[in-house]
Amino acid sequence: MGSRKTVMRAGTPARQQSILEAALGCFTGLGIDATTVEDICRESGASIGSLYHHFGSKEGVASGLFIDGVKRLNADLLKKLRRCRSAEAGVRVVVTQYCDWVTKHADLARYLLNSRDIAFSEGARRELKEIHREHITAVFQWFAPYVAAGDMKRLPPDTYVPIISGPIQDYTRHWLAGQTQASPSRVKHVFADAAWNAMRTGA
Amino acid sequence: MGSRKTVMRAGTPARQQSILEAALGCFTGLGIDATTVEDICRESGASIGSLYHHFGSKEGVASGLFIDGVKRLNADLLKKLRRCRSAEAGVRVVVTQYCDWVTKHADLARYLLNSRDIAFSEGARRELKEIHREHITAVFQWFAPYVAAGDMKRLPPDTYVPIISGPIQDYTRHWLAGQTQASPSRVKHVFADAAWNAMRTGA
DNA sequence: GTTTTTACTAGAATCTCGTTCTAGATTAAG
DNA sequence: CTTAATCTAGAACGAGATTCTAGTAAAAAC
Repeated sequence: MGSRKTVMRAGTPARQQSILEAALGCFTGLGIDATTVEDICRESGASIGSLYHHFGSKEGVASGLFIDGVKRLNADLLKKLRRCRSAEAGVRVVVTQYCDWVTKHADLARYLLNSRDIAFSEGARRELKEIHREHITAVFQWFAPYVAAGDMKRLPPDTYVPIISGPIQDYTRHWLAGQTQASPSRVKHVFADAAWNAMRTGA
Repeated sequence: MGSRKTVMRAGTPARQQSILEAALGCFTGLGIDATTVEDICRESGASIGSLYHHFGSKEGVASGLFIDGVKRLNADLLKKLRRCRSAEAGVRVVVTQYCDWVTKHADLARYLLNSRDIAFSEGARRELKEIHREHITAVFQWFAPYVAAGDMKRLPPDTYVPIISGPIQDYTRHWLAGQTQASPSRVKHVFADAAWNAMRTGA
């Protein structure tokens, strides 16, 4: 695999961004399968050729949007987490921040929770796998000192994220799908309590 | 909305079942979008006309498979749950049974976890919503006596299922996607402990 | 500043499916 | 046996994803 130096032009990131934004709008309004690439072109102002030049396929647009969203979600979460100064605060902020993020970026969150990564290309899947691993690791490393100090349970590294944020994820997914009731912000403290009870040491 | 009496022929359920099984096989191997209805017909032995007669569309096959799977998952879970005789046993069995089910029906589980209902028709979505509501209610009713007796925390009804099974769901989803590591059966007790710690009353 | 290279834009043409349609086979009911 | 329905078949159609050829313009080379 020779190293090719592809130089990006000035206006390119803006164009790519406009395509991703248009895609999210169309996916949200029409559903993923029902939106045509022509829809995305019309909304973004890009031509068919341009879209295929930048993303290779409709699936390329979809996975680009997905990867972009996951990165932002993870980055925002880690930023908040790193400000915390106790195990309990960390656990609680993971839950509440997730809840706030989903509420604020509802359309993107719905897309992330509902679109299936199974349909993505091998390359996109690998990239997602890598992103997920990094995130899991970073979260675990933040908690590690508190685990060592005995403030939190010592568990397999891969189980921290699921235990802490699995419940709020499941709840918000149903909420975004319209299958539920109370806004997440009404119940986020219930989930924060539950997460801390699952993690804390002592009686 | 007249009541039409549609009489089903003898061989029909078998044919429908064969189509659903073929569809799951194709979806698993090729991905949902990449499988053509012709693929499904070839694998199942049905003709195009037959498939469209029974399911109306490719999406009809996909949602039929989804609804079928959710029903089986929920039914199997409730069956196990109703055998339990204590709050702790109930909470733990929800986690471990889910884990076992996913391991046993890996392909179907992967399909259920990755193909979210967003692409389904309005009717299918309504049916799924109803199924979800019934399941949530049934689970909550089983736990209600123990909540009343003070064995478990009193929480908003909609939060029991997410808190108990959210973490194991998240973990198994990543495992089925090949993003993880240890088989669920290795860690299911960790998740069962966590769920019970989140639910139990007292110190 | 001219040339050269290459990212990028454009949209018509192609080709792959999902779906529809018409015709006929098979089975239950009266 | 007749009738009326379910069910099977697969050719024909059309929508839309992708490819292809032809350019345009911005950066690098000199």
